[in-house]
Amino acid sequence: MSKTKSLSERLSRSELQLLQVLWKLKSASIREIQESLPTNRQVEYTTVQTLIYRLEKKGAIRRTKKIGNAHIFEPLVSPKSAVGTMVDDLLALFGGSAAPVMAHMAESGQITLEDLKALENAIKERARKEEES
Amino acid sequence: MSKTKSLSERLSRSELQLLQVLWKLKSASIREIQESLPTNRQVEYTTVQTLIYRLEKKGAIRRTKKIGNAHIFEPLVSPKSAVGTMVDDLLALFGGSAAPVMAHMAESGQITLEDLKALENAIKERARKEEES
DNA sequence: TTGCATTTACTACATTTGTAGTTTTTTCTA
DNA sequence: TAGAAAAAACTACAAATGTAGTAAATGCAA
Repeated sequence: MSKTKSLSERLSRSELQLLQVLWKLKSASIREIQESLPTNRQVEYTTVQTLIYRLEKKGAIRRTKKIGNAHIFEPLVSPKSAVGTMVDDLLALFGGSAAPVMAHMAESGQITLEDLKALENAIKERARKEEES
Repeated sequence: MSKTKSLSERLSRSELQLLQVLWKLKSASIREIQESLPTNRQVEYTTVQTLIYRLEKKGAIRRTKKIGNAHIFEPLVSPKSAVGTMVDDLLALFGGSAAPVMAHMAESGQITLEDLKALENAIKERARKEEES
């Protein structure tokens, strides 16, 4: 089902930030990634380079081709799978119960009623599938 | 409103794990904390000690009294506020949208319909309060 | 085709994190 | 009250992380 490999090694915050940029760009050179960094996260070219290399070594991205003398990189892990890992991680710290996490999101207004409706359907769907299997 | 200080410094994974134990115990010595560690997380006494000291320096816990020759520690940050920080952090990485996070929790079966009901009420309540203010 | 601009490849280094050893102090208890 | 047991205090150190500098290679434009 899932095409994107899940990583053995943990990604650091900075690495995740770069990865996020690459998810947006789909495919990009180090220079492009650097220039797409949010203004509050500007760092030197070689800093981006190091992080990108580390992401590559960790198997989170790979170089696909070369344009001019620049390598082009692409993500190997999807946002979906990354978010999954992180959420599981977060939940593990709190005994695996999602309630407090959701409560916070609700309180701080990051969840809309529409989100909830969608979720409700997802859960019911899952229940139904389990039923019939 | 909120009584627990929010920290300036970030807590590491290990630190959070210890903090979680302390949340459970409410108040404990280093030895007690060490002995309450999950079996898969057993480490030496002095390791726990170092982490506890770091938590203290970061303002996440404090020593409240002494029993025998052992200091007793208590949390200064609540699970609630810690979870909040971590969730905000996580969300920031994904453009602040909670949907993918919740989607994952729904898919992996960590959310129950009861959780959702509670959330729905919380959100409606919040909306109502905003209305009248 | 040569020199310049751009990249890559490699190296460096301070800080944080994970883990634990050693020394000193404090308390009990015989 | 002296010595043992426990804890505190201090020190250590490797690995990971955040950040960037330097040197070597590459490709383009004149």
